[in-house]
Amino acid sequence: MPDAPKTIKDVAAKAGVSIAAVSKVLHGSGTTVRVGTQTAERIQKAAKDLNYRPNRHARSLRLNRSYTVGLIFHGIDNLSKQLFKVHVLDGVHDAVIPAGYDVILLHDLSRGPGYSQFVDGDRFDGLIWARLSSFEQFSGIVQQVKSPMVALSTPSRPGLPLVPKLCCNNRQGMDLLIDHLWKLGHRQYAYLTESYLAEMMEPMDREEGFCEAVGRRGGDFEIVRFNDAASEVYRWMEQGRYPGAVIGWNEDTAGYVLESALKLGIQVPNEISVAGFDSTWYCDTTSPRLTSVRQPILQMATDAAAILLALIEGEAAPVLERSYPCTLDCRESTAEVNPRFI
Amino acid sequence: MPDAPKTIKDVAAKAGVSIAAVSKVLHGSGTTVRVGTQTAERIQKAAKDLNYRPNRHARSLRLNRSYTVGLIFHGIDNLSKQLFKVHVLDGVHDAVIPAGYDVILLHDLSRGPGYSQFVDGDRFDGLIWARLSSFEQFSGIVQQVKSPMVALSTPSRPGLPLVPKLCCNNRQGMDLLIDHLWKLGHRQYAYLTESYLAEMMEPMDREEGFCEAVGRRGGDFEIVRFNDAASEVYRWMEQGRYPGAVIGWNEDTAGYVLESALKLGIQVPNEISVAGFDSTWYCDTTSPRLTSVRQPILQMATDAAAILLALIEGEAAPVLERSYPCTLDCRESTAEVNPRFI
DNA sequence: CTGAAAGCGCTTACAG
DNA sequence: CTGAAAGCGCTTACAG
Repeated sequence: MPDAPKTIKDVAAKAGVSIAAVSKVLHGSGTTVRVGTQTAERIQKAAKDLNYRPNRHARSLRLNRSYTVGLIFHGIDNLSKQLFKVHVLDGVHDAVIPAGYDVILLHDLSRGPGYSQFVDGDRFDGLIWARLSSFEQFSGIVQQVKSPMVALSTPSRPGLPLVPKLCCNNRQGMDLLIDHLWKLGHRQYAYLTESYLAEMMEPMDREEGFCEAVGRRGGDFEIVRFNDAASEVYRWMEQGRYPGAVIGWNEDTAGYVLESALKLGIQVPNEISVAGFDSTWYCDTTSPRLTSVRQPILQMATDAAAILLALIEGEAAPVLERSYPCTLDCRESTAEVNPRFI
Repeated sequence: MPDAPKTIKDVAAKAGVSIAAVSKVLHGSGTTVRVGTQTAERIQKAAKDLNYRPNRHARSLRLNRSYTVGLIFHGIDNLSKQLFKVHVLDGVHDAVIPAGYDVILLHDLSRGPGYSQFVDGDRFDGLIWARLSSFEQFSGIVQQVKSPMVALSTPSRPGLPLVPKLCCNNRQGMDLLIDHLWKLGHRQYAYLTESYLAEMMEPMDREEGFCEAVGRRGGDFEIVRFNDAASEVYRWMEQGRYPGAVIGWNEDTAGYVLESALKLGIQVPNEISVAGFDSTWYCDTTSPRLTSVRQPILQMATDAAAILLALIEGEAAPVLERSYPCTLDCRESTAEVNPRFI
């Protein structure tokens, strides 16, 4: 720990000017303080010589800006097992770091002690809220949060607060998948989901999309809702009441099906077809490789961050809602229906 | 955006006391301001009624604390493909969030414009630096950085700065692996690494550990150094000059070998054995499942964070260096040597 | 073109 | 037991 950090005073002293001039030259935007070219140069040099960097907290206090963006998920424990979230983090980082902002990852404590920590105006200049839960939660948040926010992976719905919303087109994605399976002859489907998702808007859309896509074609389907898919899928598979096509609400859930099938000696895709949603690289590592609907996660995250930045800078929201088409990555876990399921 | 944020003044006014009293009651630690019980209660109540939360920047400026911890890796692009780093992030989060600190992920720009952003005393209360590069870099950083730091995944070496260092025992881990392979009859080994790792201390240890473990037993080995393993491993495999046992410096690199083998029709583990290092869940998703040395990543990260927190709080460093034993996860990618390699 | 001064919201010796 | 005041390092009207 060499010397005390340099302050604006040190620079002013060294350059023989007032601290106002220094401030103006180094960051000034307004037209309030005018400085001559030579003076400016002298100040620049002094700052450089002293290796001066302005105190972050002082600026923040004065300007009421934190240069920090919050990224909020429902859960952030065990991120390593949730590639979707890590991808979002990657995308947000990409967009936000070059602009000089930090990003802080937060847990969505909505069911807990309230939103206080997000609401604090001084902590974040803006918030990216991923996968908003209920209608009520959304409205509650918007009412309380003081800084700009954008909702990621949150579908648009009539009556929702006027916050920018970005979401992949879950219905279209599901339709793509069902179309694929239907052509392979599948008429019986199961959709595996978890109970905590019941009121989240994107998972709801996805589930409804599934029901519609199968229903419209005249197929049979059931919704299987687990409290903890990781530990319960195996037992469900073991009971043997699965249909010929099993779809996980996301790729992780579909992964549990694959693992269980392997343990139980159920052949995928010969006996049953399995598919998921998201299509990160995880789907390339399963055996068999997992067929999955793909959403453009990285793009969505980057866009969300860019929009948030614009809002922070005071621009009007460029878009209020954006829907991203999904594509289908056909891998190895889906095939023609086994005759036994017809 | 309802009303302006409440300040300490509002609370003082409502409670009919001075702001000094409020400050003391809400956060005061020293014995400087004494407050009566009833006054204290009145202040507490006022603060609660107003839903007061102190301004973060003002406190930070005054106390010269940021309540933020920096986590620095060599690269943070594409985190989703680097589970090791995500695990570290998970561990640091676990330890640091409950203590009221934020964590910010940073790119190690050591080869770039200097450490200025880390050096700024006001930005972080402490730094966790993962996988420090060269000896020189380490010393340079320590000289400049003003806040406490701990070095993660950095082995201890004579002459290194007196910063707490946590590292898995790479040599012991490698020995475990080679022992396993040796017993399976393997006498010829390749170690795949990347050139940017050449001066990082942990990768160096790991590589040396490999050389020693094989050398001591009298085996043959070669070091294969890629610029970009992701794109170059396949070609190397294609040339067919691989030995019977191929070890990646980490699990990702070993994963490339597995993928390449699959494409080239090389049977693992019948024709060659493949192994890696780290042993995250990734190793359970490859086919065949990847044998790997395991390091207790989460524990190490949690410990690093706890030590850093202690340093920040002004305690003396509880340990200066800690070495964590590795274990071996034998999965499916290693087997008896193919006679052709004898 | 330039500087003196107020103030962002807090904490902490200091004086009563 | 309590409060007035200084000051953390900045920025920005305001006056010259």
